Amino acid sequence: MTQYTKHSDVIFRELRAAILNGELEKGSLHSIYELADRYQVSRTPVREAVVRLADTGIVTIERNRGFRVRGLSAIEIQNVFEVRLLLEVPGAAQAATVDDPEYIAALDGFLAEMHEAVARDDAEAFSAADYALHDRVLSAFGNPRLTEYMHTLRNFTKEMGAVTLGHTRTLRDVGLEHEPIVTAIKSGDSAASAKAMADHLVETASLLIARASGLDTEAADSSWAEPYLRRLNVAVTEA
Amino acid sequence: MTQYTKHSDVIFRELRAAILNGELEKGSLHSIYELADRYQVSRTPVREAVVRLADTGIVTIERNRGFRVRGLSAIEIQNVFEVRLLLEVPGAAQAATVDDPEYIAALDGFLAEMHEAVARDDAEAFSAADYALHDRVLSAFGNPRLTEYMHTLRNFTKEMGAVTLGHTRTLRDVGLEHEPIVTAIKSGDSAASAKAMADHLVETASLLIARASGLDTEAADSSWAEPYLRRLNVAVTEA
DNA sequence: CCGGATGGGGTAGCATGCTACTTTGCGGGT
DNA sequence: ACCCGCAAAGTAGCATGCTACCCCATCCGG
Repeated sequence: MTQYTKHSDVIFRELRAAILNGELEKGSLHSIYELADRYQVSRTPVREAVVRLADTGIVTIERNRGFRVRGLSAIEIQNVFEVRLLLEVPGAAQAATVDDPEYIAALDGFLAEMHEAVARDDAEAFSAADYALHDRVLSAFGNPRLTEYMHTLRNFTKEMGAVTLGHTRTLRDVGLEHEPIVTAIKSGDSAASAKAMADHLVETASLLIARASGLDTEAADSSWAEPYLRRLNVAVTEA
Repeated sequence: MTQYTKHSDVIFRELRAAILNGELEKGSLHSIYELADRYQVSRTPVREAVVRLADTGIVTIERNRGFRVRGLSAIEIQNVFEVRLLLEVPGAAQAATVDDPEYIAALDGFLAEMHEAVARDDAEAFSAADYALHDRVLSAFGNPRLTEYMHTLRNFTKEMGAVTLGHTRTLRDVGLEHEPIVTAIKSGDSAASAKAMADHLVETASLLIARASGLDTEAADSSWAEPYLRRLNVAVTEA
């Protein structure tokens, strides 16, 4: 009857969202009891969710004390994007070697969805299309573990990104950044594809990092990415 | 008093080991009750461990049925090593740019430990040194999230690797494969370092894959790695 | 006035009861 | 003989009791 979702999963997601958007202040200490009350469920599913969050590093459990929200510091956001660079830049290069018309069509489709979302000013739909596009690009490797891990990494910044959008970049700006990636993939130019993906990730990351540091977005710095870009044989763009 | 380890964590590790070394047959279905009885604890910590294992993809939970051991098929082992290539090959290249004497000394130290372990025929110590060496190499990026994720990936094959050692390669063989990596890092040659790491990973993976496929190790095939090596700008070695 | 013991409040972690659901096998109707 | 429904067994998942433990404040001895 009740096609119900597991409480544990719901709480896992809600908790993650609450932490990422700042509702649960970072550095703060909470108890399982407190959240069980907040979400009106028993302690068991809450505990399960917290343990899983601890596995991903977003909270730390302090025995007999509670769990502490670690949040995402600037350096941790940077770390996430560094890993994404290592995975998604080669992924984009690989995507350029695919010449299945359906694959290309799908990429164009997601791009179209992003434009539609921009027209409707629908951040939710935009995010979904953005997500799908990145997922499809990385899927060129045909490695489910890889794409699934990327999902985990993206979830860290998802809520945060949604908040940031309105402040720093318009949907249109972000949408435009995806164009060169798809263009390069379509033309089969692996190097250009890698470069475009790298630029997009570095741009996004730098703004999130600046924001997490409490800096003006004008102060966005991208020098952190240089070692990674070098190892990926991607030209370093001058600021 | 009792500096006790959490039951949940112990079971998490024991369960993972039992699955990876084949004690829990892959594809088999088990219940929380069964394992709670087996490990002489209550269902709660067992369930917690199983949920965490499900998060890493090693088992799948089937509601009101139990959980199914997914084990590691040949293709999944391959997928794990594909991700490791994407992360550790650039890692090795980066390591070659480090010119801190202590860093170099540590690498040499781990190599020495491996040799000692070979002399004592101590597989446990060998594995630990191997682990530490890879960890140290990747730490050149200074990205804790990256190194921690690598730990997760390594744990998938750790038990399996230990079993394989005696069958396919001697400790000495594996130890020797690490020499060129450290040599290249010491000489500051990023390209050679990347190549050596790639060779080592491909060799290890190919043997594990052949074994998981039930093939003779002579039939080990490494063609699966080609797209990845290409994207990493590493020369493809002819078989 | 200061330091160390001590007790109370609060917590994670484990054990266990309980419910809803899924599967399977058996029996009765056709 | 075959199918359909139904009941019984078994399970995940949630709720809740219980214990050992940690932190902190307060109190007592110096």
